[in-house]
Amino acid sequence: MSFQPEKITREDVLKAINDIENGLIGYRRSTKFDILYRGRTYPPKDVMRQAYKYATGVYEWIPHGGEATNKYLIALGYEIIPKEVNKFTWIETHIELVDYLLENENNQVHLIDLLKGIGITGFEDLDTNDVSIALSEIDPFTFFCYLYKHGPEKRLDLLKTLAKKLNLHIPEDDLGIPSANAQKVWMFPFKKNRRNNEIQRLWDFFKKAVNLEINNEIFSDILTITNVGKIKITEGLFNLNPVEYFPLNGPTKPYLKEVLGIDSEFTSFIEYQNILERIRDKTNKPFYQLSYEAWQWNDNNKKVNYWIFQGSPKIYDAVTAINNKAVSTWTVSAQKDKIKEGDKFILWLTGANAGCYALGTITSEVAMMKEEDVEMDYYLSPTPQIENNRVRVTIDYNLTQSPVLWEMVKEEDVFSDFKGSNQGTNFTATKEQYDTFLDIVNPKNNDYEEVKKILDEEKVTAFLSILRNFVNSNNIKSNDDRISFNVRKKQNRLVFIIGNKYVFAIEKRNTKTMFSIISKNLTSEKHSTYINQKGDIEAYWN
DNA sequence: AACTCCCGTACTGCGATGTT
DNA sequence: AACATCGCAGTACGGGAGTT
Repeated sequence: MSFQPEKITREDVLKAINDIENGLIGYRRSTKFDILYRGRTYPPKDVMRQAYKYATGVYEWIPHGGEATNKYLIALGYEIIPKEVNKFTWIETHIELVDYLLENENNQVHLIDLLKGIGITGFEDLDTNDVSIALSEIDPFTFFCYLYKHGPEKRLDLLKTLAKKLNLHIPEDDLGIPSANAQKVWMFPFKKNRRNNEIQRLWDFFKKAVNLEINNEIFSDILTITNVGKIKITEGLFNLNPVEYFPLNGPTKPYLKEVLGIDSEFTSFIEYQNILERIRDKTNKPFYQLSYEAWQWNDNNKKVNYWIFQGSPKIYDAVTAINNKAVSTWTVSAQKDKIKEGDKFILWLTGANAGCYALGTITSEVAMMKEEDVEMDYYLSPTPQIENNRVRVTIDYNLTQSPVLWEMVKEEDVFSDFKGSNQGTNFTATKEQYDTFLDIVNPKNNDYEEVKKILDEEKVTAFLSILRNFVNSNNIKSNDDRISFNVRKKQNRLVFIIGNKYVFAIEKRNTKTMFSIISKNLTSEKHSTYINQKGDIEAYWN
């Protein structure tokens, strides 16, 4: 019989996946690609071999791996992903560490010594007399918490050191692993309050969790232990199996709600499992990746940040570089851990003509990299092309033809704390500051600029400076609801209004730009009057 | 509560630029 | 030419936030 892969249906593949899931057929880990289905990954060739059996009765799969096999799966609507290289490498470490922990359940002092041995502290217990004693027992969840009570770099270092010591897979990242609150590392109370086999119950729970045998009863039992919260226990479950369990914690809950539309409130293990199933219904992404994305989304990506990237025209000819589209990276020397992909920046050049010369978007995370060769051409003096912390950027608006100079904006309130022209390369900026530049470049409402162009330039400048003076000397805030600034496009008129009276106005009639002002005293022959209730003249419109 | 890290502010010194 | 001022892909340091 000839090879008939077209007979395989989507259903056959699904049955094959279920067979792997239920341990009915053996399989080997794939090398380059996986089928991604409901957050779990499966080896394409092994799945297809079994699917082919369902379709034709013959247990075989002839095509090579990679594209040759993947095309059939893609045609059937399955998602194929390349193996992530260097990402989530800690999972392998965790899997092996879980085995190691299980072997050492009765060797808890040794586990504590291991942690102490790699430089972790905080092992003081309190006995019944409130005397400080060395901790002499530990559960596996707390073991993980000790590793992850540290900051982002130290905790990975610790995991690596531990992996080396125990001969486990050496991790290269810790993406998506929840952090433990350093003030609440223990999953059990002090010895003086340990009365009910707390540590042993945690070990039993751990073993059941490894075998996916948790039920409502043992779940609610474990929650009765002091210092075990349901959030924390979901993090612990995730640590021991990041494919089957998902942490419902600070970062993930708002992410689930706002990105996937899943409400993550739960009180029992069944409800927890239901949430996990809902996540799988919504996305194929594995739990560990979701945990990482949730953390990213929360920590950074939730809101775009705005930055000033500064350069000196004495050192670097950024103007020509921008015009030649040669700017593709920028140095990051401050705010390294806050600047991130998707943020916006104001490109600020210092010197006599200090100002905003471009607006752009950051397109990579901060990383050690060299400048592109083309970028090097714009240094005014020879500069070595060394590696430093940089981000990739794109220029969205090139303002080099008409830069927004400091002179033009320094009076504005939003720029009172503007950090451009300070010494340094990267500063924080506000959305308002960025938007001000954006509005000048790309005005949403052009009426103001258009009317301004029609009016006599000198008079407009005078008008605006009088107005600014007035606003400043009377300390008028832009949100003061007694005032408004109107643009009357049809009349070519700009007006500043207080209450319901024109106070300053400038407009063009026929060919003349006219300037009007309200005053107590008569200042012009051409005028009209304002009369109060008694009929007296209160003010003049000159 | 002590420690670490990093940002933001205040400041120095000096070459570049401007003024007389 | 001599003097004055400006401004720095500067540095030093205090203090807030985070960590332990």
